[in-house]
Amino acid sequence: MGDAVDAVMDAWRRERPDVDIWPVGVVGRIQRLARLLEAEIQDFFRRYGLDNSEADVLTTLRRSGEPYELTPGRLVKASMVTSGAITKRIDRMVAKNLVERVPDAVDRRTVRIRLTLHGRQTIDDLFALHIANETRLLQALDRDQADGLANTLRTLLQSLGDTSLT
Amino acid sequence: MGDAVDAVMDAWRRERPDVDIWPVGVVGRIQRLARLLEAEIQDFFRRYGLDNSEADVLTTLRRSGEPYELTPGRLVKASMVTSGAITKRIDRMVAKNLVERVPDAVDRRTVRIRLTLHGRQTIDDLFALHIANETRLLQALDRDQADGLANTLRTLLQSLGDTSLT
DNA sequence: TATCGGTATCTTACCAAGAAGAGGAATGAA
DNA sequence: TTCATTCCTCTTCTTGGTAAGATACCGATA
Repeated sequence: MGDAVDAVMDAWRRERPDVDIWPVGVVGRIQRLARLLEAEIQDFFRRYGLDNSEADVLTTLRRSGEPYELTPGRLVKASMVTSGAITKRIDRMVAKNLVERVPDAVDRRTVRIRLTLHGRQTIDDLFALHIANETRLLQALDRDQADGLANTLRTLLQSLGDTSLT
Repeated sequence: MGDAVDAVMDAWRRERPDVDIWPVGVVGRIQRLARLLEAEIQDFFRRYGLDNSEADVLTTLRRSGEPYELTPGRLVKASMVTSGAITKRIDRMVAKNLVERVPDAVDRRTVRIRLTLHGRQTIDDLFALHIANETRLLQALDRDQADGLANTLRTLLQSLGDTSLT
């Protein structure tokens, strides 16, 4: 009848009836869903020789528009990982010819990370399929439910300070 | 006005107007929220000398009820990490005197992971505070919104096969 | 204009944690 | 007894975090 989180909540109500554990129903489900969705999306990209971290960088660069290049600092802000992790991601992706490092003529502290033609083609070929896959993962929701869910989640994100990528 | 995911979606509508990217509004927000919430919860437990992985094991054992012991296999199912990760978690927690390994007289392949008195007291002392912290993280939602959110997320989880922990 | 301290940006080195998969002991069924 | 299965552990690999380092820029001051 219920999901895994219902089982967790039932156990807590038995063991700690003194605590109202309603937040678990939200926080626990968000965390479990994030893991399940990430695993599914990982499976999808792996079929095409990519992993989530690479897809993350490719999509961020692609949606930034021409000329498909951003500094590592911008990638850090978009990715929710640290600068050291981004440096290593870029190293791996350069080795796979997905991106290239281009010196910045104006500010020599920075580098521009640019999609290669191969990287551009890879993400452009995959993007519609990726969205179709996410659509499949959400097929249990009708459009109204999905909209309501997105709105409630936006409220939560904003309250936690997740206002912008810049 | 919007959150970070709105910015992502705007960019995609500009760059790939041929693709209806509505699922991003749900999947992207679940993933960002999971990271933000995990970081907040990590901060909370770190103040008391624990990390998320330890708190995960402590809460799983505690809510299982007397005598507060489970096999590593059960912990694997509850935790969404691999068996090797659980072995290492237990090693660390034994070193911190939070749990102990108790041989199983019936089936000598298995071990019972049991809360020590210190582990039991640690999680019992922290649990109400932990729930209060989660309540704070969700304070942007009123109770109806939270209930609706939990229900929609349950629908999603069940559709993805997350039916039980056993 | 030259210089100096502070700041910004990326990279590097080291460490912690989990994934993947092999290994080994114990169980149970034929 | 034998052999497949179950269960935990161990080893190796990958990834990310942390913190320090290197280089470049900038602004104030003389």
